[in-house]
Amino acid sequence: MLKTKVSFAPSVRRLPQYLHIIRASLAAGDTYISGTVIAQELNLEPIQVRKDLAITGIIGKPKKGYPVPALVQAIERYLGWDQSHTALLVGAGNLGSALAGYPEFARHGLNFVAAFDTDPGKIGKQIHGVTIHDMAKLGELAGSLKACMAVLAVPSPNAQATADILVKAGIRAIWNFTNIKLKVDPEVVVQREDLSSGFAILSVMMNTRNTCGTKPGHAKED
Amino acid sequence: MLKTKVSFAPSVRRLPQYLHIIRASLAAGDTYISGTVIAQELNLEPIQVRKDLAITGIIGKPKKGYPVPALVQAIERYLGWDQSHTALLVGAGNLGSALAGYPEFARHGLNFVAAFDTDPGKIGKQIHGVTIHDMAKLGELAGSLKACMAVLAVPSPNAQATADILVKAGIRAIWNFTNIKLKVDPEVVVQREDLSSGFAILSVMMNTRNTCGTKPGHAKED
DNA sequence: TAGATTGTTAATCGATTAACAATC
DNA sequence: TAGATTGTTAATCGATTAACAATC
Repeated sequence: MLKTKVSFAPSVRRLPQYLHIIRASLAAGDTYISGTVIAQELNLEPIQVRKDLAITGIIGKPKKGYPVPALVQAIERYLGWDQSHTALLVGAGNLGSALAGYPEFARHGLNFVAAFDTDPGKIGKQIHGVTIHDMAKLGELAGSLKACMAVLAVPSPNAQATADILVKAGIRAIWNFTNIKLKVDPEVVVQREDLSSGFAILSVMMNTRNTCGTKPGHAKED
Repeated sequence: MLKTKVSFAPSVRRLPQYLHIIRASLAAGDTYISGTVIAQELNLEPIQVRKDLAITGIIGKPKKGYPVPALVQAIERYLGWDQSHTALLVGAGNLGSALAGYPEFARHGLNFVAAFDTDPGKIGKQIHGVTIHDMAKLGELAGSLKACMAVLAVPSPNAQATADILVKAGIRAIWNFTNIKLKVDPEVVVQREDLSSGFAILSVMMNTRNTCGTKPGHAKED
């Protein structure tokens, strides 16, 4: 896997949050929204919002702010959320189902064309309008479906083997929800979503501030 | 919400990944593991692994590495994963069910004592051994259950109102899976898990490298 | 012993924040 | 006009990486 670090990764991660607020502003009929307002809403510094928005190419007006419809478009375009991407759902368990059914992703161009699972009880059924196929047929079907990306939500022990099949079938982007660091062809883009890392942050915050005081005197740092 | 930024947040986020590898090493019967090996496995710099592990207080041996069982303990202790935390699952949809059933979280001390949902078809049933209660009873039950934290996986429009109830009921830590920035008492610790941000990174990587070439000539940066 | 690996101290890199002139 | 807000340029801050002596 190539070191495809996104330049400005922290900024890119904040853009969806801005988008959410700006869309609400659009729905409310506003024509302009200022970085100051967005910052207030998200507890950020106004300068940070302005810097982040600048990478999308949007140009604001002093005193007024940013034109709302153009700003929505600029963010969506920068993120590539203005175009559709066909995707496979690989692993149709609870997590996979939740992702496939998340309406926000559909709005961001994530278009599931097929799902795969090993559970015979699921094969043939549908989740959120997507048919579940036998995982054994992943290899042969993936190619003909012409999907470019896959959401990987299988049990961790199967992650690497499944990824291998996906790559062999021509998948070029994997959104990886397993806790396995995948070893794939350098051409393939992988984004790993590590839920444990978020829980680690929460745990340390709880520890530090003795939020759920079970461990007396363990509060480290200040 | 207080600005409870975890010092060393990036390091803390990597610790669970290390832990995963080190546990495998423990299971394999190794007595020592070097930072070099861990780094190789995760495609990181050895110096970064050493720096990260240092914050847990572990002390390694030159030439050998870190004592495996002590290292596992040190990380778990630093993260607070060596103790149990009673938690409420609020919102028993697909995502909530996935989280409650994720065995890794149970191993990290996340102990669900009750779930809540508005769906009458779910109330009274169980998911992963946890009884689902009527969301309307959240306020009265939360207090008596003495849970200290809550996993919030309700539809976004209900997020703030539900959080208010939780805080009023004494919950002091919220793991927030909605895309709403919660406004809560400064005492309360909130960790927001934003799936869209990960998808934004993946999208930009795909764009940049023309992975799923739909937009000719849009590859920005190099 | 020789050499791999640690932990420390310093250098680099990138992201955030500050300052401020430009402007609608 | 007056003042809020932008975009730019510079300063600060923190995280990553490099260098290297210590050591088992």
